[in-house]
Amino acid sequence: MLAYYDAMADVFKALADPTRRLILDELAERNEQTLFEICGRLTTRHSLSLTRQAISQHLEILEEAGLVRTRREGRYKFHSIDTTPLEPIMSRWLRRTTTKEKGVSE
Amino acid sequence: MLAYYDAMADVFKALADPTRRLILDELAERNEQTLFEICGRLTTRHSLSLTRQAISQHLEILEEAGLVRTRREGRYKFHSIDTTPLEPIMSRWLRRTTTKEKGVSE
DNA sequence: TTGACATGCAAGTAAATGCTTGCCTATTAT
DNA sequence: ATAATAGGCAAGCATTTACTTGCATGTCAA
Repeated sequence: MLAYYDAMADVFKALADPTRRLILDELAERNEQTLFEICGRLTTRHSLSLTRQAISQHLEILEEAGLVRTRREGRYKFHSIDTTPLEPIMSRWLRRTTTKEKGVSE
Repeated sequence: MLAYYDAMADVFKALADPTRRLILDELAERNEQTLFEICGRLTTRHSLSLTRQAISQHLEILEEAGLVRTRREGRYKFHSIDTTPLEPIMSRWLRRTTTKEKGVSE
């Protein structure tokens, strides 16, 4: 049905879910967290009761979108936020026409 | 299940759909378009074949998110883009900790 | 090696989402 | 008044999405 390609599709889809935005909030505050750490902090600090697998799936989506980077170390996997995919969002819809006509009427 | 409130939820949901992002692209290029004009341009310029109602529903979602503003004039309703709800997106996840530790390893 | 811990894989389910179809209202032109 | 135009409302359907449950893999300590 869609005959075009949108490079930012994964990023927008990843940001669409409130739990994933919460995860990004957590990582923005402290990077290098494991899956269990993230689960714990979401539960205790945000009263969010989700299974480990649910969080794991969210992290996978965030990682595919490039918003989360991971580093493996033994049996641990550390997650960190990467905000670079967010940068093109703003510039995409910044006015290409004159600023003068920004107001809707007149 | 979600015990918190996210003020930007509507904006992110609105941006999650590729057709709605295309509509914003169109309005960023030319404001003050009617529903029929938007339908026409999506069809001719983007090979997107959706019904008028589908586009109308997308515009409603965009308007509720504050990303589109409308002005009624007789039987016409003109749509324009409003990028102000996008601004908090960037600042939300900008590092609150030191910039030094942005790299994942070391 | 055995058990505990951290994570991964996959099928199933309930709810949300995008889209269509059909009908209705309001404004303008003839 | 009548018809055409621009838009609105709402039910129905198919796909997607988030989440759970159950089991499997890999790493580390005793």
